Formats: sequence, C-alpha cells, structure tokens
Amino acid sequence: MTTINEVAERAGVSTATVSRVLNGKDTVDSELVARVLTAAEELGYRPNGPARNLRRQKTPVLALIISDVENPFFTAISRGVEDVAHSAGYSVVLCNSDDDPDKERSYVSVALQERVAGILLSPTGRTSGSELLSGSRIPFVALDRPLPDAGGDTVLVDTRSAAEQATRHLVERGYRRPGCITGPRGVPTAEERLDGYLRGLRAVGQHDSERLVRRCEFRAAGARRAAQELLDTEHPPDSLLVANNVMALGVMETLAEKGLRAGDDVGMVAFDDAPWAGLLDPPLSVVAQPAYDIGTVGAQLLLDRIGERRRGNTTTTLSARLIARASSHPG
Amino acid sequence: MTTINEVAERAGVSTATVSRVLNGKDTVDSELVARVLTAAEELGYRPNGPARNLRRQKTPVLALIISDVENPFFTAISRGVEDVAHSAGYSVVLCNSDDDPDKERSYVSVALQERVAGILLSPTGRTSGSELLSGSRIPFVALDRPLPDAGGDTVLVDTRSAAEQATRHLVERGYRRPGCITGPRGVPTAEERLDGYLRGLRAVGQHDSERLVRRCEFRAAGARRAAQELLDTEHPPDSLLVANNVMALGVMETLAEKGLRAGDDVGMVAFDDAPWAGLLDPPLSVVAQPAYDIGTVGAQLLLDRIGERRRGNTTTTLSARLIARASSHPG
DNA sequence: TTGTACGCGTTATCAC
DNA sequence: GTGATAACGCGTACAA
Repeated sequence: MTTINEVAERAGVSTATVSRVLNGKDTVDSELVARVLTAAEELGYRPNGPARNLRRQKTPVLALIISDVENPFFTAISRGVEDVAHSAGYSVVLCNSDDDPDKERSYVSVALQERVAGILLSPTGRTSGSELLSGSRIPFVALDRPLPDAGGDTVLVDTRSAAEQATRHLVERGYRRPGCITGPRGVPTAEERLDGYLRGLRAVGQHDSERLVRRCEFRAAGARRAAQELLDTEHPPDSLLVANNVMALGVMETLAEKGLRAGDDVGMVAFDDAPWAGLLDPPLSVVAQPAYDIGTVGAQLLLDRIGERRRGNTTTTLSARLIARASSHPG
Repeated sequence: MTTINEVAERAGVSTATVSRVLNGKDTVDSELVARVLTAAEELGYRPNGPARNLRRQKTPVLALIISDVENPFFTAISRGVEDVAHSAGYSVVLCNSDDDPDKERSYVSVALQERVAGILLSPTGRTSGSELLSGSRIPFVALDRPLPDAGGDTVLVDTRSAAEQATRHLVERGYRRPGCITGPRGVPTAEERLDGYLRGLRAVGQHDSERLVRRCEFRAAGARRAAQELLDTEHPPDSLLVANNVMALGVMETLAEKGLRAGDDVGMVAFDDAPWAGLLDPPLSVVAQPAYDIGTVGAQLLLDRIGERRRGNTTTTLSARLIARASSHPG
C-alpha cells in the first residue's frame, strides 16, 4: 500500500502539501496541486482510513443495529437510514442482533470501540447495551423501541392505538372473538400491541380475553405453534391480531394446514405491510408502519446530534395506518 | 475517552504491560494482571479501534456489497456470510449498491480505504469496481455473479441449467408458449437465465422465441411493465419464466390487474424461493437457489484467503432446484 | 517479567 | 504558500 510519503516524494513536495491537496484546501499553488494529483494517480494512492480516523478523532460511519435483516420492516428502515446517511457523507454499518441481547451488546461494544460517529439501535428491550451506550459519549438514537433508561433520541410508532384500531376493525367487520399473537414479554412493541388489543376489546365491551392471547418470538416458527394452540382450544378465537409480518406468515401456514381460510374462517390483521402482503391468499390486512420514515427521521436526528452538541432527549412518534384487505373480511 | 496511558497510570504499570494484559499474553505477573484489569474496569476503558487497526495493519471487518437489501435472496446470503464471519471474529459491513455501478465502485473504494480484511461482492456486472479490486492486495470473493476480469474466488449458482429445467417443466406441464422476463443486458445472471430458457425451448422443439422475451431491471416496477407489454402482444406467451423473486411480485400484480390467474391462465416459475412464495395466490413455483450457502461458502473462501496467502482463483458452482407449486399448473 | 521508545499513516500547528 | 514536526492511541522490538 502506498503512503502519503511516497506520493510526496514523487511529487517533490512535503506530506503536508499532499494532505492539503487531497483534502481540498485552496491554499495550494495550482502547479503543485497538479503534480500531487498525478503522482497520487500514478501510484494508485488511497489514503489510509484508520490512520486518518485516528488523527481526526472521528470516523464517518454510523452503526445501525437491528434485530432481523430478513424482516422487510427493518430493511425498509435501513434504506431510510442509508439514504440520509449517505447523502451526508456517512457510511452505514448494518448489524444483526437476532433479538439476542448478548449479540446486541456485542455489536454496541464493537461500534463504540471502532469509534463510530453515531449509533442507531432497535433495542431488544431487555438489558441490552444501554449501559454501554449511556456510559459513552457517542450519540445514539433508539428506533422502533425505546431504550430502557439511557438517554438519547427515540423514534417510535404509535403502535398501541394502531393495535386498538385494528382490533376494533375486526369487531366491526363482524368477528366476535379476536385473539392476539404478540411478541415476548418485556419487548415494548410486543407489550404495546397487546395493550392496544386489550383496549380495543374493552372498547367494544369484551373482557374475557386472557385465553385468547399467546406470546412467542417475533418469528414464523413460534407464531405457527401459537396459532395451532390457540385454534385448538375449546373456544378458539375467530380472528387474530398478529404482531408482525414474519409471524403472519407462520400463522398463514398454520391456517393452510388446518384447511382454514383467512378472512372467511379466521379473520386476520398483521403488523407491517410488505410487498407481498396484497398478493397472499387471501390478501392480508395490515397495519402499515412508516418504516422508511423511521429510518430517515432517526438518521437525521442522529446527524443533528453529531453536528451540534445537542443534549436534550427527543421522542418522535410516527403513526401507522390500517390497510384493510380480504383477510379481515368474514365469509 | 480514556486511553491506555490512563489505565497504565492508575494500575501503576507501563502501557506495555497494559497492552499485554489486554491482549492475553501470558507473560505477565498475575498480581499485575489483576491490577490492570480492575483499573481498566473502573475507567470503563475500551481500546481505540482505529489506533489498534493502524498499528496492527489490519481491520477485523469484512465488507459485503450486495445489490438489494430488500431482496430475500440477498438477505439470506448476508446471513450466511455473517454466521461464518462472526464465528471467526470478524464483523460484517453490509453495503447496498442498488445495482448501480457507481454506488458499487464507491463502496469498494470505501472498503479499500478503510483497509477491511476482505470483500464479498455481488457485482453489478458492468464496469463495476473490478479494476479497483484487482489493483489492491485485499482478498475478495465474487458472489452470485462473476467479476468481469479480476481474479479472486467466485461462488456461483448453475442458474443456466436451472432455467432450462424450469422452461422444460412449463412445457411438460402443458404450456405451449413460455415467455421470459429477465434482467438487464450484460448482467451475467440475467444472460444465463435467458440462455437457459432458450435452450429449454430448443430442447422441446420451439424456436420462435425472440418476441417472448423482455428485459428490465431486477425490480418489481420494471417487471410489471414487461409483463403488461408481453401479455398485450398479438400472440402473448401462455406462461412465464421470471428471473427473480422481486420481479415475480410485479408480474403477479399485473396478472391480478388483468384478471388473470397464474397457473390457470398464465403459467409461472420464478427464481428464488422466499418465505411467502408458497402462500401466494396461487402458490408460486420457484427455482430455489441455495442463498444461505452462497454466503457461508463465500465467507469461508474469503477467510481462507485472508489467513494463508492463497492466490489461485477458485470457482465454486452450487446448484438450484425446482420447487413446483400451483403457479405452473394449467387450469 | 517489566519498561522504554519507536513507528503505524495522517492531519494540524507552527514557523518560515 | 509551503515545509518541518508533533501528536492521535496502540503494539512490540529491545533493553534491562
């Protein structure tokens, strides 16, 4: 790897001048600029990032830690983040926590160690890396889920009222016993969606709902089992609110196995829209969260915080909207 | 940020000793080890990554450059890469080229500049960053698509014979005029799939196929238009081979708009399996590529190349398999 | 076993 | 406008 010294030597100038040229300082004679540029070109010179970052005491990189790359909700977020970050000259490192607090902690740790400029985190909700984060001076933003007790900005979706609305929608469409499949205990989004569901039921005068609720990981496999259990009970639900789109696929599989048809036999609304949601059999009613916007807003907040030395802790709440399709239409 | 000096001072030892302890050298008195450890703990010391990488002349990071984070095929690859990399102590930086040669080049450039340990690239196929890559000494592996003329290892899928097989499958199922929607000219995977399709047709004695082919970007929007055009011609195809799963969704939308049903009215096989493929209306026949394996194999090759100083250029070809569902069953 | 001191490749602060 | 030169934080020969 060629260094700035070799470029300087070849161009017959000092390293200082090379550095100035390469960083676009306009205080260099145009003659020298040319010499440096051609020398660098000929040598295929490429500045050493680590050295530069060390010297500058900062790295133009944002870390984005999400819980599932295979979930369209998070990939949409990541697009939002990337678009904003990229146009501000930052790279984005995408890390996959798998909803595992240990992995999350480990990624936060790496990010801090590499001295990234800022961190965007969709926390698992349990212990997580919050202590690490609040201990450091590196700016961070929590996405989708609040960070237990650390500071930082937060971008959320009002998922509670969306869940309530979806539940009432099911009842209005004629279903009488909506059930709910939500995420693990302690995960804020799981709790909120459950809470919204319960409120929705109360609002329409239903109360006995404990038996109609199941919790599982935010994955297809868990949701498949949960749906089986729920539908095998003595008084099964006649419709379901499902807490995310990956789980929804699991539930749909279970329905198919049982020869049941969503909508006609079991009403269904799931969180998150996806490109394929309208093409399923039947088309899936969803609560569409503004995932891309979560990303852009979060990234913008982070960049603000990096630039100035703002310290107040913002919370931004976006809202979701229900898209009713055939899966919430009784036969 | 606390430095190694402060730890050394607090522990009453030299920085050399601190460094040794933190890097697990066993040549340090256990008494000192303890002192250093507690000092580091109390100060919340975290080694400075850039400095460490500069000194060590390497960074424990792999760059993975793919063309679409929202495509399940690529996210599955990324999981494979991550699993292998992570268990070998490397972090993975995921970059999105959007199938844009400029973006790709720019990401390659950043990766080189940051002196990552290795690069996994799914090249756009056009100029791309191959010159940059072959100019550098950094090991790299091409995934899914070969790299124009650079060296490096390559992991491919035998997508040509898979396309041929899929085409013959359509004919065997009774479709008489299979058409093909493939990717942009010059993209290897697009060309191969088209080629396989043509071979398949010839194998069953069909030749007039030029008019049954459309090219577009590997996206839903392009595929939507392509399908419209194709179905609006005087002698439209009665079935389609579609080159990836994102395009398949676009085609399905078009069919729905036209009141056509896949399978019954227009046969369809698409590349890439996805969690939702079997739940569409109708269930989608697919050519399932071993995406996860592409990732693990590629990552392993890269790690090998990083470890030893192997220079031979490997090409690994994995095979795909057809999963026939209802969309390739005529009514 | 431990400490001193140098260098990794840059950028920024000085003098000139 | 340009060039020495001193850091940035760490790892490691080398000396003790």
